[in-house]
Amino acid sequence: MTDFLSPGQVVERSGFSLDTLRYYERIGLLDRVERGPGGRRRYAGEDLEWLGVLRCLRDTGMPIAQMRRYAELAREGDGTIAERMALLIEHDEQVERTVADLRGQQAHLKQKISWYRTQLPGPEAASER
Amino acid sequence: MTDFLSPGQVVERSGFSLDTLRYYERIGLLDRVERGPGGRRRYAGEDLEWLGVLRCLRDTGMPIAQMRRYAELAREGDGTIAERMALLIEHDEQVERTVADLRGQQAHLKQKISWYRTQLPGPEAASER
DNA sequence: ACTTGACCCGGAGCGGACTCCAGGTGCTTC
DNA sequence: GAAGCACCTGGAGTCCGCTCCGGGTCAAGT
Repeated sequence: MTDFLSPGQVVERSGFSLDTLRYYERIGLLDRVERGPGGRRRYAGEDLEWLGVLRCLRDTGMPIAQMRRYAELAREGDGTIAERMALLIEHDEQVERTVADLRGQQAHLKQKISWYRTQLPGPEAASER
Repeated sequence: MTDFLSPGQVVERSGFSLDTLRYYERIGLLDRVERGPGGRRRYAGEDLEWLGVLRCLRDTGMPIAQMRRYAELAREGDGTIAERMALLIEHDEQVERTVADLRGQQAHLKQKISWYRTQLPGPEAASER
């Protein structure tokens, strides 16, 4: 029956803080959330789903400005599907690059670590820092 | 003969901006760089190597505070090798987690993209946004 | 009747990592 | 000797993404 979620429940399920939820709403990342009597927000299931999308985008490093763009397109309806898809594809490529970079630098890191490892057991001296 | 690099050269080779180089020096990420006559900085080969390490750490998302800790340990000499190694290992694990998370969210992203793809060609209607 | 607790609002504040600025110095190059 | 250029300094400013604050409201519990 109670198809709505209280702010507290949304905090729990979305993992966003109350402040962040209000912030996202203010800046238009989230549609204006419905209010119950007393002015309290009541989030619909859709809202929660949308928050899942935001979490995905955010956690993959999409800047807020771009998320807003995406939200705006989504609000505009079915006519923007191609554009939204393009946006996500580009972002996916960005994520790909990020991961590749990370892996590259991580290789250096591991090298450094194994160099340290050679310095530890034996009592020999060394030069590098 | 000129074993030293000018600030401009270091910018070029390290990829850090002049301002960032000075900033890193100020906050102790970089040892006080030697000066030539006229007070200009002259970077040694070691400095450049160290900048390479910083780039690696930075690009893998290590916060500056931790880099400073690492720099401090490095300055303290060979006695801190184990600790430095531990720090890097922990960071490496952090990177691993980051990549895993990224991959996880990227999977959702790709799912979303392929959902959009189904919406494009056919003229059928749909419900999700 | 009163206290709690969950929420509301607008606006200020924060932490991180730079980046920019104004004014100054000193070597070349016309 | 004037102009350019690369560099110097300390300190202020910027951008991002929240996070906190003070004061207020409402409903439920004791």
